[in-house]
Amino acid sequence: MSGADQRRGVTRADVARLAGVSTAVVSYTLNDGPKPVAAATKARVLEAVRLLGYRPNAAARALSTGQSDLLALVVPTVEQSYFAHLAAAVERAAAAHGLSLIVANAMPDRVAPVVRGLVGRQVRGLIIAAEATADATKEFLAAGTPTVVINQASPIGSLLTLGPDYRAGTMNGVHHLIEAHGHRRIAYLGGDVDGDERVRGWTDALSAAGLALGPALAGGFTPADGRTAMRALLREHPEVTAAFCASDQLAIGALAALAETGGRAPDDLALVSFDGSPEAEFAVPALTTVNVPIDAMAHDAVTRVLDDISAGHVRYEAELIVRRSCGCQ
Amino acid sequence: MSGADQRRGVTRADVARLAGVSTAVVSYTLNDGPKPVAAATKARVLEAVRLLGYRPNAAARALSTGQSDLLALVVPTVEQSYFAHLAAAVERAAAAHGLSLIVANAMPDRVAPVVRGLVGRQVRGLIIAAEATADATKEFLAAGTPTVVINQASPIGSLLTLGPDYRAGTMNGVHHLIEAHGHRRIAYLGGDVDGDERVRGWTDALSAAGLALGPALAGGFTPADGRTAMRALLREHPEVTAAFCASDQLAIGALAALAETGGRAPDDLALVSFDGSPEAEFAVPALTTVNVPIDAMAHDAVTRVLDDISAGHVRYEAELIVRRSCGCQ
DNA sequence: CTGAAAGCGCTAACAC
DNA sequence: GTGTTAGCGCTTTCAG
Repeated sequence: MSGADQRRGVTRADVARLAGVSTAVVSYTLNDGPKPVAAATKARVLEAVRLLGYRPNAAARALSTGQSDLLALVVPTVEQSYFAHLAAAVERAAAAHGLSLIVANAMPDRVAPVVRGLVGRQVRGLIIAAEATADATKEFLAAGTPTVVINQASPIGSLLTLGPDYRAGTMNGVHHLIEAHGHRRIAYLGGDVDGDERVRGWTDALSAAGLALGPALAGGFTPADGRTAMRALLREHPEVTAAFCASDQLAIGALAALAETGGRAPDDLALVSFDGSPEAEFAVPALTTVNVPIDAMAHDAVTRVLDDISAGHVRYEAELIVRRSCGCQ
Repeated sequence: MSGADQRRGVTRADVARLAGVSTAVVSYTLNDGPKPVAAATKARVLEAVRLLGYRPNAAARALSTGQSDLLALVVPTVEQSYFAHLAAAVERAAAAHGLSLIVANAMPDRVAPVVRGLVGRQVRGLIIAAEATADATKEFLAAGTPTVVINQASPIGSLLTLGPDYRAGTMNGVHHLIEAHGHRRIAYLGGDVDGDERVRGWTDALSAAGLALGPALAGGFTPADGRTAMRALLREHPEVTAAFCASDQLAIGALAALAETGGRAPDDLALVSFDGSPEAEFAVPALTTVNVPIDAMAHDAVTRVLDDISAGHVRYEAELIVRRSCGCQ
């Protein structure tokens, strides 16, 4: 035996027998092609399918066609709110095309092996929201699996990339802090401090206004990171009156740290953050945040991957959603 | 042609040829069995694999063995923080077994079709954190796919179920509000008001203390729902001094609504919520919350599904994490 | 419009 | 220890 499934499978042969047709006809009717089937025959087949409770075997189909109906998304951790929302958005976009989504978590050093496993699974396309390491890139290029790298500030080689305009978005936020609220000492909190386009946006906005760079405190993107950063900021840079946070979650942690000292935003420190997540609206005070159009990005990522567009970069505008943490209202 | 992949595939035959062995030996070495392979031969095969950049075809393997290395998780929406954390936890548990995770979103009316698609994909197991409708149950039972229904308060028929002790957990929380802080008018916010074991826990704790039931305001579990519920509570039930929230996210929305009126927790209204999510720690004030041991549940769900344990119920204790929103400290 | 049959790439008996 | 080979269930070409 060749390792057949214990769970007895109803196969298309059973259906064909019951319907009194050949297996080919069963395929034709189930797939609406590539050959036409007479209405009466079709009805008989469908009836047989129903009677038998037949369920097509996706693995067999994938083997035969060389394609699965699986899309894969690689993120650092779904745990982080931003990626959770991204996963939800991609899942919706995938479902709209009749595809299922595999969500894989991979920190930088695991991206290559994870991608390797995924392409072996014959996924229809790959959406990488984690770090596109050189090794990982090699994997999907070698396999020829259509791939899009997202959350990318700018093109990478000849890959298909897509992402918000981190720099301009951040500039909007910092600019608002300067022009609308008159801040002169504006810190940057979180994320990698070098290489991040948000940092560049912050730097540029400050320079354009002729202001000195406030302190930039590196860290991650989580609430815990935000708390740490804010504690340090409060301790070491009392002259700062406003801060730009690399993520909404970070800002939420920063708010918590501020509260520890009895401080409040925006009075004691004005805050603008990045992401435009739903959570931002429910922070106290509600966060003014640079919105990333996640749904549009997810939608485009999926359609592009399916169209197998192999290169280019799409940049999305990131607009400021003004709420209370910056001092407005 | 049979629909072969455009992307030229290196197959085990190529590897076998290069290594000068048979395809069976390639399988044996790659799978570590079922037959032994001489060390030298194994090395040659592995070398050939490397040279060719060979990647096993998962679909072929799945077809042959009748098993994939896919696990599926069905949730209402990954978007909701609780499910995002659950997905992350399940993904980790699955990865520990070398399996990938398909995350499918399905509202109640879509659960059955989604499950049907998943079992057709030969998933190794199914973890249902969405509503296990009768139709959906029929699907996985018919296919014989090992399934566990989680977030379940109590056993359902002869299915394998698992979940926190919603009732006892909630009782802990309400009890704390009564005993430690002397509240007498305690509301219940969010979720379905009937059928939810949390509501029963709230009712029971109040009754046990000889207190009248405070108002119970139904709704969902999101921050927006919490805001709505809290606004109504403030408007219609000024006598209430404390509230139990069905989820942490709900409590976060409730906190925002409280702040709108200039109120603060715990002074104006004490809050205890349910979930024990990481976010609870960063709310202002930090939320006292009933902890759901998500990692343990995810771990057990995965191992049980893989062991194909077909029935029974596992209940997890939900302990109170005491922070500031209840009035402590 | 329908049917027969040749694979898709891999597994695992069953020989040797 | 290694090789042969018959499937797994589906798609699709090629004949009718």
